[in-house]
Amino acid sequence: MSTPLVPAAELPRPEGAASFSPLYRQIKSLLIARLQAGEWKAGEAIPSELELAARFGVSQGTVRKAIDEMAAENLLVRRQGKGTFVATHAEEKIQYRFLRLVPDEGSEALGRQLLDCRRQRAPAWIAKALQMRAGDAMVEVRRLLHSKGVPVVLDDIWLPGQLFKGLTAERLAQHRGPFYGLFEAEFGVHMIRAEEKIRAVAADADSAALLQVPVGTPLLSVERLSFTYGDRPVELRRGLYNTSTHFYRNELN
Amino acid sequence: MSTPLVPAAELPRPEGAASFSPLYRQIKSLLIARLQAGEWKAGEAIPSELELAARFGVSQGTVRKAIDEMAAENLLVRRQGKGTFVATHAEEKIQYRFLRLVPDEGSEALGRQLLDCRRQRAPAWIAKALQMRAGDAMVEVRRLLHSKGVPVVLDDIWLPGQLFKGLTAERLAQHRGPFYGLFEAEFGVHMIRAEEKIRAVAADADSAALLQVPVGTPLLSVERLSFTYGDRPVELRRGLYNTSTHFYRNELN
DNA sequence: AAGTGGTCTAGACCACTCT
DNA sequence: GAGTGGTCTAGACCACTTG
Repeated sequence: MSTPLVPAAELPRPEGAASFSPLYRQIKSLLIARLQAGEWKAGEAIPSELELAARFGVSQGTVRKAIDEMAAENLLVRRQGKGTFVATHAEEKIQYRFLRLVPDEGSEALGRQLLDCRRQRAPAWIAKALQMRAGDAMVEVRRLLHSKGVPVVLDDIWLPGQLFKGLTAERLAQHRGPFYGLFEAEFGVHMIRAEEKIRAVAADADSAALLQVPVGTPLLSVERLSFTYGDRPVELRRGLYNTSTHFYRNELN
Repeated sequence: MSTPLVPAAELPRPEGAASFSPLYRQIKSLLIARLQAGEWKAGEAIPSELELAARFGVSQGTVRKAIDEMAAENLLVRRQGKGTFVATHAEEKIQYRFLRLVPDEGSEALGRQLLDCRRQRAPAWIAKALQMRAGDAMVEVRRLLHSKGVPVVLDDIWLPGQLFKGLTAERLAQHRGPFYGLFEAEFGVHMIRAEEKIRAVAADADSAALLQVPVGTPLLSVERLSFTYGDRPVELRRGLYNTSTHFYRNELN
């Protein structure tokens, strides 16, 4: 181990320096680094608390606290009696973890229709959001989500070409379940957090046609930037939601 | 104490009954009940962990875990060296805790303009949301929020008349800071959680005039139901946001 | 210096899952 | 029964705030 673990109390504290991390946070960082390195894949179990405690030379309680935080951040999932597992978007049976769209009535699953998938050069504004250089390779995906046959969401998705090398329309079309499950399994990219900017906009000719609404219809514009470990942005997405039969649900705390 | 605390292990477990709470959750419930009873007011300190532990006859660690959860839910705020305090909307200097509206540029404070405040009888749909009976007393408030002199948000707010007895236009107009601060201080009503339903809608004549936009302009409709302790709904609010210079920011985890 | 929350330990025992 | 996470305890010491 290149960076030996030390209790916060024994850490050097230069005058005016930023405060140092307690032990459990150091362990959390080590665990995140291992997740990032792909040591354990999505859905797999990580070692038990006792084993990790022994490995790191700390008490079980300290490991517990590290894992507690990671579970609270949805990086890990604890299952009593079974173990602790790497969180995944693939098995969320209820719904897509990041999709806040709810039907006014009922709860039917959404149908998907892939419209387009091609590799492009990133324009400046996308490159900036994804922390790439303008002109870098980028994958662009366009798709529709249907509810009872009626189009409800038009998504444009932009991904760094670098990370998603073998991504093709066929691959996307074959796949069942959320894209994020595919991204984890095929490309080792875990979406762990996202920021959304939401606005009301008027449907333009293009989106109106695809969503089968009159031009000018108010639509919810949801611009999502998704992050993987280490706060690295790895997906930009703009969804246009027809909110005549669905709404965006949010919880405030 | 009418309900003696017992470790989960010693609790009776009738066949097929719901699982019982661990000790720290029982303590959490007791603390919430005391908050609800107004034993400590918003912004005040609650007793120290050691004192609570002694009072409840448990270890400090158990009290800590109860408080940890409550802090995570924004019911309490811990301050090292000082104590643990009842969370409040009054002193949030940065911004209104439940308002997710962010300007595209800059970060100016929002100006407020009270349009109306009157007591009414609750129509059925509001009564239902607030778990009252149709026709029960209700306070209706209408106001605008401005950014740099331009109206950005039109809010309609409905409150149970029962809980907000002395609420008048004058009282609201005098008050500085978020309404929720006033509600805490004057009426002992703490908003601790809220659910929002968000849609894109077209401005009607009324709202278009007040927001100074053309009729038909896409607006963000934000319907918020706020809850106090014990998941009791105590406020319904519908905001219409002009998102031409601002957006609704959300974080997904 | 005293009092508060924050970290860390060690150990006991419980609840759940799988074999 | 063995192994996992979950609860609870008791005690030591640290970090921060206030008098």
